Amino acid sequence: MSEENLYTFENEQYRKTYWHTCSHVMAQAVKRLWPEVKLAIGPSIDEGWYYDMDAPFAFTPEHLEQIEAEMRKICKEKLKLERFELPRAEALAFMEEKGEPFKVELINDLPEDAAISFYKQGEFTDLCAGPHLDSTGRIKGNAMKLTACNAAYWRGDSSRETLQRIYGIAFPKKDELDEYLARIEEAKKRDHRRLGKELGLFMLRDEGPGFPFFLPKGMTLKNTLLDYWRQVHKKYGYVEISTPIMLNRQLWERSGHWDHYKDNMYTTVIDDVDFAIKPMNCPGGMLVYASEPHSYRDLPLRVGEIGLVHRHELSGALHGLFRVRCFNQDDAHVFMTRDQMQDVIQETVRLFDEVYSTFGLSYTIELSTMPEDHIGTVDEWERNQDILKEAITGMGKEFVINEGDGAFYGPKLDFHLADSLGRTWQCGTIQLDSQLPERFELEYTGEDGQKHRPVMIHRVVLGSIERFIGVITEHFAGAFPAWLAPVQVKVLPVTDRAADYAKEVAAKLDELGFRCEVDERNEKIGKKIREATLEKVPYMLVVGDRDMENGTVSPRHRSGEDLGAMTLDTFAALLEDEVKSKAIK
RNA sequence: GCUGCUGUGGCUCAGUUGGUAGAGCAGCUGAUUCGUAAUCAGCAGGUCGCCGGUUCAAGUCCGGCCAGCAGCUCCA
Repeated sequence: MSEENLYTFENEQYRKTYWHTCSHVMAQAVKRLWPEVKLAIGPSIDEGWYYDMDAPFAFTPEHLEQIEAEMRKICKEKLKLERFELPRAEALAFMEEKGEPFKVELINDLPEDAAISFYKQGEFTDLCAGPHLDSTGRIKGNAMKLTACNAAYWRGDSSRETLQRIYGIAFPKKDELDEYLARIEEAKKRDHRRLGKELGLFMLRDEGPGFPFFLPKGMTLKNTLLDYWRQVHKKYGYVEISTPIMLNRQLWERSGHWDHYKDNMYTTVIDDVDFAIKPMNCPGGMLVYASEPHSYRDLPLRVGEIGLVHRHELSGALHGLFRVRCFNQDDAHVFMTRDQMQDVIQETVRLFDEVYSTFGLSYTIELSTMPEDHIGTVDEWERNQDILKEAITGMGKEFVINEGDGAFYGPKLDFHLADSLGRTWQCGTIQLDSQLPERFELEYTGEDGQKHRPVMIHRVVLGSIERFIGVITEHFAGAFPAWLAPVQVKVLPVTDRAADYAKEVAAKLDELGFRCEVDERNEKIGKKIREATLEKVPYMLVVGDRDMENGTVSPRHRSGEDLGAMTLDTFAALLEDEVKSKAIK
């Protein structure tokens, strides 16, 4: 790479350095305006930076504008950033004197032998490891914006102080900032909560916060998705079961959920016995497995379940279909011998690949390791973590480690899909579990005639059907591929004269298995087209006098493309191809 | 759950320094029958999230609760 390129935004390191310096400029501006504000931490992030602070008042958008103005001044002042180090005692004294309790705490937590570095720009000095730009003059003042102010816990700990976090973004040129802001605006238009309402997919009501209602169109989408899911799983050798939504406390104690997950479970009492509504499907699946003897010849045994689970999530965590309190998991448990683990995991990843690519979705994989609250031995955990690692690297795939984020019963591979704003949502997961088979004393008879304990994976591809619908709604901006679209064809008669013909056309398409509607309203064709387009129906069939005379239909794609007059058979064949191939267009 | 903000007819929003509510779209009725992104007219629709307080008077001010939004924490 040439030297020049090191100083462009293409270079991630430079970009982050730039934003990190912005965060210092922001902190300096805040301290100039309100010296009483206490500073916590201010790193660069994937898009921009933030700084956490403790202020005796709440920052408003007006405050942010004031800060921005002061930041521009600081940029114009072209202050040099100078690094220096202090011995621990002096560093502490320095920050104590400045009245920065958070900085003092940070220094106290640094390792004994750590070099404690500071960056100074004009009158402002911050504890910081760096690196930084050499001057505040490098920052383009008019291509910088403070985007939000929100709450954040000091050190990410919900039992500690709530600080105010100010977010900012900056670019080398004003155009790029405008482009970035326009992209954010555009992404908001894809928000599944907005589209879900506009397209009549689902709704949420005060009467059931976090409990979504599916409307007719959303239900069609959901059912189509499940039809596809069943088809794929059949191909991969799965059988399907359904287990009860509510089971007694004893079962949840046995599975470990009562001890480890009770706060998230809805419970009730029936005939003086405690019951819990299932937050997960596994215990029911265990009972099904244990209900009959198994041979090694049956393994791996792949058992799927579209299971409705309920979890009491914190009210503040709810978010459209992305985070709800009741949802359907496309769950499955695969029971196997130890020797089969590698193969089963890889086969599962192949299934995931097939499903995600059908939707044109990309993903990143995280390996989540042993959490503090866990069951099973450290040894067992490490062994299982290694198996997951080997399986995934054996397929030439990359992953990042998510330390301590495993399920309480085992490590897992998490598949994260991105939404329209670049936030990622965990959808698929493969969880390796040798604990539950133990707790439920699952067995199979081996080749040797002896009883053995199987191991199992818990896995979901779509994750939550609800969340997945949210993700694809944003991914497709509501314009679902023809195979998924709740309404695939809308027949639009030009005048009342063509209404009967339109109904005939629709009836034929319906008979062929397509989802079809007729817009019989006494409106002009332009309006019908406009509204069908806004509804994102893949195909509109315009039918008028000419079509009646010639026995044709005139299809128009929602993209605006006019396909010209053709026979209904021709159109039906086209659509059938598109649906069968699950084409994305 | 925490911090901040928001809550007006089905939807999107307007309502000035407190004086008992408006628009567009959707809906209904009528006219219009018009070939590729909005035809015209009329009608109807709201205890301004809920509860309480201040006031002669509250959608507008204050308090509590509920829900939503942004983020944090948590998570599929």
